[in-house]
Amino acid sequence: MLSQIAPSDDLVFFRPHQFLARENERPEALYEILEGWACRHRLLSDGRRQITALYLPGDHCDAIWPLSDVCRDAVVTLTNVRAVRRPLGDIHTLDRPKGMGAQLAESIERQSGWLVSLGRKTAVERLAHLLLELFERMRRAGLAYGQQCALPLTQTDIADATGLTAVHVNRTLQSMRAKGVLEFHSKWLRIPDLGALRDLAALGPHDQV
Amino acid sequence: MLSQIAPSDDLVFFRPHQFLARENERPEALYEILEGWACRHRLLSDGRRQITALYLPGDHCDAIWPLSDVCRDAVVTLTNVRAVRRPLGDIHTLDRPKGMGAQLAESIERQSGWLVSLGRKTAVERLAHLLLELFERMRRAGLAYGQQCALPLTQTDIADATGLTAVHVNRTLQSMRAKGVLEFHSKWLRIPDLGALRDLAALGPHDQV
DNA sequence: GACGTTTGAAAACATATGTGAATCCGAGTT
DNA sequence: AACTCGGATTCACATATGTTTTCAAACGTC
Repeated sequence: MLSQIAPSDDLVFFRPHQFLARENERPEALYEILEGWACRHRLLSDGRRQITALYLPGDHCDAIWPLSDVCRDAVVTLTNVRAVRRPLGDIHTLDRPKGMGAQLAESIERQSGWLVSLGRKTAVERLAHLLLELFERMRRAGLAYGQQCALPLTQTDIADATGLTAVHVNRTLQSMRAKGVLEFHSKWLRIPDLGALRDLAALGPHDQV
Repeated sequence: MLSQIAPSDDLVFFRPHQFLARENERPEALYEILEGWACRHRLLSDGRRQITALYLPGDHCDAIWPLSDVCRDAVVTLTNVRAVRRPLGDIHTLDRPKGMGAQLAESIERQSGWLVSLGRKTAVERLAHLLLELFERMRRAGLAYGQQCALPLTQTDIADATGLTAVHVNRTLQSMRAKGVLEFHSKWLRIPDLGALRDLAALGPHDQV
């Protein structure tokens, strides 16, 4: 799973809310997350915030960089993070880490899915979609246990990812809990019935999460 | 501007609402639009529709394909379209059309901008953002005349791109017209004051449109 | 173990945007 | 000129979601 380590690579640690990249600066390194979560986001001048991607263990922050000269979005850790740091010069000139092309494609497709979610889905559908996606990604990373996984996001983070307010995320999660389609407390998610949640997410039969 | 034409390339024509690619099928060709507009979109089972990208003259539909085996989104023409068709086999094995890497990067960044728009912006901000973006792209393609350009979208198309309803798009455009920040009728857009519209769009100083 | 800070929960209220239906208008077509 | 037909417009009304505030529980830190 982990890409090969080159001599110039470094094992690095971050605390929550540290920047891996700042808006409108040239990215100088690519990080492969080993442990912890991070996100890509943009801020509007009045403080409104939209998370544009979430990074879980195994993900590259940001796979898109090798294509671009300047970061449009900032990348920030959400938890403690342990990662491999690869200077970007190498990325441009040398081989890319294995599997990064696939990860780039996945990340782009996921972004389309988020566009549909933010543009056309209700609060319940957005939350079902996001939580399902995160659970599936954790499962593929080998970090799910049965129907449960860690989910170290605050309700504010979830709101900023789904385009809702924290208050409404709280309301909606409550009602979903009441209906028994999910359990979520102290950063731990349990999905009793994957199929039921999938229906709530308004996903097509072919939609990858 | 136009990429080089190879022997296997074809000049092709489409009428409005024809498919360049269908959901969940393998794309077999890449199209470079010479004239006309197209879009990428997804449909939910109940008919809700979200446009995930717009293609103007000079754009490749879809620059993302070479990365991916299956189309997640359908690509549909919005007007009459004249395009160059390039079989995708060539794309994978041969050189990519010049400038496509840059176009891919641009397209990905634009998608982040749309996420912010759909997730966090008001109707006025979304419309200002979209119209500004389209005007700028038309200008860069050499298709703007002074402060005007063609904009062959219906209000329903605009609604499906901005995540609003057609009725609300209409309402909001009216109010913007009344304020004098734009003129838009019979598929023709005029922006008297770029700066004013940019302010309305809630774009940061560095945001590319 | 006490403190301050962050997060989750709740309630009352405000509003931007959606819904459904009718009408109007302009461009083609016969 | 009379007919269509898709799109634009308008209206009255509904509601999902946002706003503001308050409080309590959980958490990290010294």
